[in-house]
Amino acid sequence: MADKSEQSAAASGLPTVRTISEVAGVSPSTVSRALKGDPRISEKTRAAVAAIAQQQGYTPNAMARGLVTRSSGVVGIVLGNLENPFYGELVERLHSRLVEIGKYPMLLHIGGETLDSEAIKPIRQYQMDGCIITAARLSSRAAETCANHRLPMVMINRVARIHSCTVSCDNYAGGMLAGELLLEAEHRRVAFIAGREDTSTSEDRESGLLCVLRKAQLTLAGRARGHYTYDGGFAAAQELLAADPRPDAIFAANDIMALGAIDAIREAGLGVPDDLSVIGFDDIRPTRWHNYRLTTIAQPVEAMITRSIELLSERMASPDLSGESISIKGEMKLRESVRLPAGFPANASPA
Amino acid sequence: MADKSEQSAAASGLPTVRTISEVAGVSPSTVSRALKGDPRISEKTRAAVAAIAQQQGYTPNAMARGLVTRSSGVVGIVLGNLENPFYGELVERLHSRLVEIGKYPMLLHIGGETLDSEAIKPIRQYQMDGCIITAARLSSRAAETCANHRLPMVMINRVARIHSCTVSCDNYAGGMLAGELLLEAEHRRVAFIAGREDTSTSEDRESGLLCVLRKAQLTLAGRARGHYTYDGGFAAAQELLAADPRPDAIFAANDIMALGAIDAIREAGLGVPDDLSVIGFDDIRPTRWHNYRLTTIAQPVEAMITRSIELLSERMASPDLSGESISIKGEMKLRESVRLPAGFPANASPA
DNA sequence: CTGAAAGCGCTTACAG
DNA sequence: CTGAAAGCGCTTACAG
Repeated sequence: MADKSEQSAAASGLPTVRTISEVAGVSPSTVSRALKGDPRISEKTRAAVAAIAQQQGYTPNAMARGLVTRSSGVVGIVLGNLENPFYGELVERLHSRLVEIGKYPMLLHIGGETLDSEAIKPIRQYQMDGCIITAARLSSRAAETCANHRLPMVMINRVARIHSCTVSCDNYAGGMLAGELLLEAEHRRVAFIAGREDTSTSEDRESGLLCVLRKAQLTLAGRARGHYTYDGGFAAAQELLAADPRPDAIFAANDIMALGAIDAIREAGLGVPDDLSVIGFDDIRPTRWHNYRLTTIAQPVEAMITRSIELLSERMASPDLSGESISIKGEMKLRESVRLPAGFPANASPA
Repeated sequence: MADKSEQSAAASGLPTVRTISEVAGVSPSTVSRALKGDPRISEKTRAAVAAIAQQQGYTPNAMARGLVTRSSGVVGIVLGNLENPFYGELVERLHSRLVEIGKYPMLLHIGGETLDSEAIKPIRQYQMDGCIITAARLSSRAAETCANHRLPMVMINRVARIHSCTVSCDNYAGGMLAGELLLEAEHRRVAFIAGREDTSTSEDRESGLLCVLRKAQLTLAGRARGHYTYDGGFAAAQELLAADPRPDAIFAANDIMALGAIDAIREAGLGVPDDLSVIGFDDIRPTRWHNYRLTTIAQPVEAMITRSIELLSERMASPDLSGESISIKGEMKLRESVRLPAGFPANASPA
């Protein structure tokens, strides 16, 4: 059911710049220029070419174009473990913003592991224009390779090893926010559930908390590791609850661990926030589920994505720009998992 | 810090087939053939070429190769709404299986909407080798375009409009499984929470349930729409609970709605499974959270992915193979959200 | 067993 | 304002 207007098509059966040029009676160069709006082409031929291209259903071959322009139009993305809904939300928005700037995302890797040289091979194979990395690190060899190629690269929520840009939530300030809320709620025995030990995000959130506690002459009432998973958070809370005296509040380095902690607390016959307050970090969807109503520090996802795209775009235009680190403040979301002091300031953000 | 072995590189600075050929003292054709293990090349030169390529850090340019072979090595994927963890799990495995067969996934779209011609443009631009679609449909024009191009395409959990392959969970049988369990548990007033109205998955699951009820001379004790979301499930359950007499069991067309339903039931001061049993579909992670322990029909994700990759691979090799539909039975996961009859068969799968 | 030539579908100096 | 030519980095008949 081939359209008869497609008769002079290439071997592939699809119209090419040559097909168009023949129909239009101009050279391929002119077609190419007309299609990209080169000002040197007369409005008349531009319109004619455009019309024919449209009518033939012409779509430029990105590989052929990329081969000569050295810009493939593809941007690599590596995602954290999708068990954490945070990354799902992130990639969804990342995708649309990338498409808006005419780039297409190719999935390089999913899961939090460190990327070796093998994993980043497609970057060179496909001559990617750039790369966005969330929640993963590059092996030093891989990082070096990217640096040598001056690959524009932005890491979200991870500190860059070299040369690249970083956009993150201000984790330290977020940790302070959490600590301050807990103290205002008159908690004195605050415990912390850490994420993966090797991540700066967890460390920074903890440091922020510690700073606030220190100012109040307090120390951590407990600390356990939750590996950034629900099960980890559950187990960590159980461990924390075994202490005597037990903590009266728990700050988890991310929401999903906080959810696990809440379930562990309840399974132990205790109430949230009556017996213990719990606060998380991220503001993922399940945080709003009626059973949890978790108070948390929301990561400014929208802003983080916007900045990431900006940094990336700038560097795709000028690869020699130097690395930049941007940190954006998170926002407290007051829900019901933290016992609130009477007359607490009403800057509470509705769920 | 350029490696001195890279001195004879192309304009891009990267070694090309020509670089290698010069160093090896053979023709580019020979390099090309040696690298892909063409049997006509002597073992000696093959080894020599391989060594040099390795030492130069050579990676073939996929665009150049794709241009001539007409196989880009990229496979498009479109994902459902990532708010539902089911798709996160799916894409994670899909990605690794694709990489295993030497294909790289490019993200075409995320979210359940119908795809128009614009959305699938990258398929042609990048001359994709195939496409995997989950939880979305193509507009008829888009479907026609794909069909005309003989694009190998497999839809997961959606019925194909034309020409393509489909892999799905046996939703009808799954619905029956759910119904049978509920009846064995001596429920007589079973209500259903539908997903999006326009999806065959929800319809089929409902039909399976209805079939079982009918055999037992029963009809649906209630029906509401939950749009496949937590909030939708929550609201739907509230609606269902308002009926008098109220249902004694709820089957939700997916897990995330079932979770919402459980929370609504509890918020109404009722117990699960003491006052109402709840059963879901999918077996997503939060289903195992201690607060829920949701009994559900697990989609056979592993098998579905395996079959999808097979169907796709076959069609990438022989584009003229006809469309095929594969349906795989799901498996009951007995947890604690359904009241069990005394002495219930012990084929219970541990969580 | 290997090489020279042509070509995939574009773009881009270079001419005019 | 437009065209002819060269070339991006590969592969693949076609020769030998």
